[in-house]
Amino acid sequence: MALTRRQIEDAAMQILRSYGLADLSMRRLARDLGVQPGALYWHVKNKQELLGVLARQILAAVPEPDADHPDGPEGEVSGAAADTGSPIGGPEPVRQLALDIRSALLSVRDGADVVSLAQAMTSEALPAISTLRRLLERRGLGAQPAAWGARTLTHCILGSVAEEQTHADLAAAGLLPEGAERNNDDEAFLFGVDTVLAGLGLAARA
Amino acid sequence: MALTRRQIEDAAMQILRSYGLADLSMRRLARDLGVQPGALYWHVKNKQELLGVLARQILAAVPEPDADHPDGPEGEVSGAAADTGSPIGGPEPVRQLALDIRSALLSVRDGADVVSLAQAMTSEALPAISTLRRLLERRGLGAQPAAWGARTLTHCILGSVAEEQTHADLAAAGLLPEGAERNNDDEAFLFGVDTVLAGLGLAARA
DNA sequence: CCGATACTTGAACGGTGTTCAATTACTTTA
DNA sequence: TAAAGTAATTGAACACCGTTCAAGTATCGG
Repeated sequence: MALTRRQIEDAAMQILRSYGLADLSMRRLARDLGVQPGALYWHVKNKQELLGVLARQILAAVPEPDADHPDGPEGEVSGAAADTGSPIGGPEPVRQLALDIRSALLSVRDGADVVSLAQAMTSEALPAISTLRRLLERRGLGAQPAAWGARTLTHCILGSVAEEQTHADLAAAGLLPEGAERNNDDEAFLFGVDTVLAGLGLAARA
Repeated sequence: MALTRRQIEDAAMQILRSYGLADLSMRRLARDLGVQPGALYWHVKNKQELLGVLARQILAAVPEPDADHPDGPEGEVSGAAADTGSPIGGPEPVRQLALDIRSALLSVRDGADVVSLAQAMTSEALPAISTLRRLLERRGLGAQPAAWGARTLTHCILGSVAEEQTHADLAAAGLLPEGAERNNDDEAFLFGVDTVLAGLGLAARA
């Protein structure tokens, strides 16, 4: 029965989940599907495109932030600092989104690398990243600071999680010199995110 | 006349500078040196090690920050915010170091990717990165915030420059959909760095 | 001159992404 | 039902990749 694009994507995602990015080759993928490598190229343009789809799928697990401030045109201009906790909603929507993105990335082996790769090649922001930008605007930042802030946040998130996952891979492969420690990844991540948020004027410093 | 480890490193660096990371293969390197690929492995353990050396060489161009506060044990505890400009030295040493690191990375094609790769594999921080950490401590941060702050800053720097260079590569390869724009990379970078610095309590917000 | 050490070759091993003529499988039309 | 047409797959190849290693060639101390 005919091979489906869907099957290819699913099999690819499963290799990723179980064995990581290094094991996700077109040949391995074909073997798992019981098919010759060339067959994949009828359904998929090339490996890059496939990785792009996987990246989107990984980020699709990120929940949409619920519309907080109903959506008045501008809450307040940037400038001023303080405003320690948000007056009504959860702790701080941007912080929550960052945490959700991290969870989504962590739920797939090498998720951060896949998303980084995909983002590098597409030149346009992935959904969850532009959501980050929209949310920053809704919190009162101007268009330019929101865009740059979202990129800064993205770099911190991807960098942090990539580091975490790479070291996890190394540890799993038996390498790593003895005292691996590395238990406070969550704290380190939150520190980074909160630092950027504080810098943007959206407090929440612990 | 016998091949030298030095020659290998130099030739590798030149391929990197002129053609980028994608063209830096052991075979290409051997060809440029007029030698068989296997010969390289007498002087170099493997490609990863070589990339590590290149990363260190790239970052070696970063100037040491001049010892600012003479080095009293602790200037002031973290906590408090303000202190807009530094009282005596340049604009803000950490900011300057970040700029210097960026310059070093930008001076070599795909410099950011090379350093990221190297850092991912070594598990211990590269020189310039730990300098960042030391500098943060000297500016009054405690050990833990300094370490985490340095990592956050590193992620922002590497992410930002990698993005910049990747898009430059794409543009050079003729891809990229038309209106490339992308002139304000410097501003975007500074925005990110200044945001993190502000979040860390070391102001300098423009 | 000899032997040991330093270095290089040539060939192979086992991979990688991608292309493409030829072939099979399935559908739609006559 | 048979022929025509399209959709999908194969098998083989192309041009690479990093790495290893027995065998060969230099080079140098004694």
